[in-house]
Amino acid sequence: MPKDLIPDETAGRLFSYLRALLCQAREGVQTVSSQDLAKACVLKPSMVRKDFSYFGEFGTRGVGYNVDELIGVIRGILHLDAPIKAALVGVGNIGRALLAYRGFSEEGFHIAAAFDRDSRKIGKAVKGVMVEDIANLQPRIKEEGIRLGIIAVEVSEAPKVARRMADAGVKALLSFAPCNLNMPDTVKVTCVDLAMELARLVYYL
Amino acid sequence: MPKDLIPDETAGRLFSYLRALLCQAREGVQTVSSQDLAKACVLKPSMVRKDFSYFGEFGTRGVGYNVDELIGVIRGILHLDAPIKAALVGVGNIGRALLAYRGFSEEGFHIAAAFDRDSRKIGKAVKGVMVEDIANLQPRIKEEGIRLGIIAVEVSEAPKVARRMADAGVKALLSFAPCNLNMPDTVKVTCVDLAMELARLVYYL
DNA sequence: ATGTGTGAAGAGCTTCACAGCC
DNA sequence: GGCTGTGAAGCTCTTCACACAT
Repeated sequence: MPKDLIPDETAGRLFSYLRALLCQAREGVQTVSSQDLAKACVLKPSMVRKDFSYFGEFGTRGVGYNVDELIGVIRGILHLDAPIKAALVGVGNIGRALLAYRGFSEEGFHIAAAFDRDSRKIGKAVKGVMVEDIANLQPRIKEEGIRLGIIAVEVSEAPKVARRMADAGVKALLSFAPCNLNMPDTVKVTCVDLAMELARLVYYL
Repeated sequence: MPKDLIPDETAGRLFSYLRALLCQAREGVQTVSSQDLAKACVLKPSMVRKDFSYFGEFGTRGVGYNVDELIGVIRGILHLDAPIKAALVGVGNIGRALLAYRGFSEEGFHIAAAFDRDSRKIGKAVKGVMVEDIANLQPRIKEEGIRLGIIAVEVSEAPKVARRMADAGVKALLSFAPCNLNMPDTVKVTCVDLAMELARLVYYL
């Protein structure tokens, strides 16, 4: 299925469908209709059906979709069927929370290396991951072949850290610093700005 | 400016513009062009200009936009000019990180109450906020008139907590539990699913 | 009866291109 | 020369409505 013929919005919604389906699976539900999924994702049923239709026919008329099967299909489309290593920079409050977060391993993500510049943190393990000196960032990332980076440092440090990670070969960055990282187009950046998420909610209040 | 005549996408991008502008302001930049903003937000300059045009004329031809002025205008549009109280439920790893997060206060958000069910946490202050017994959730939320809730509890507890907050009068929820909260349309929900954010990055890799 | 799959119609958003202003 | 503001064109996404399957 050629990625460029699929609407961006459709690809984006696939993540919502997956989350909703995982939630249903956890509760033991075996079959869902496009209506069920639509309700969970705040969409119209026809939207759900159209989205799936770009990839094939996964449902049974008169019945609906098999939850486990659909999870497998979507995971395949989104390339979530193989484990992925990530590097974390910044073992402060957010960094620690990320290291403890069980949701990552459930989707096949694994923080393979963690870095900080604080010598009091370096050399100690946090949630089973050894905190390394940020000076070793580039060799370690190359060594591990890591292409996914997570930035949980102060705003003032974030652009610098991003540049070093990009230089080491990281191709995608998830940043918790609410600022512009000024990366080239070859590096995909997502900024999780928690204050803006709250602001968004308030706007639609 | 009637909210329903403004494209949803435009409203959504306003938050990106604001973040980019705050970042520029921090660096001392006084003027930006639609091109500058477009680059920071990965958009076309004409998009930026069209978006602003829904609300008025804020720029100077041949010059660009005044950063501080534009920040003020956008804050006004997004109702970010008055402080807003929020209630946090779940003082685990994520909850702690949120209590320590400085970005909230910078945008006028204030966690006015924090709750947990663990008696070892209740009665102790975390980052200046007293952790209260979750049993007091409803009276305290009503007392404070809080309309914004943050859920940082386990997936298994999240729907229950959401329902209690909604019953107490909360109108918007930011949840870090990757699950469906099954709220009525009267409550706006945003789910920050960190694993899905990483997955999104991997897809566009 | 119930629910999927889909071409066609409809709605909405983005981009263009240029007038207007500094 | 440089940049904003905007109607109109162009495009993409969403919804409809119904054939089809169980």
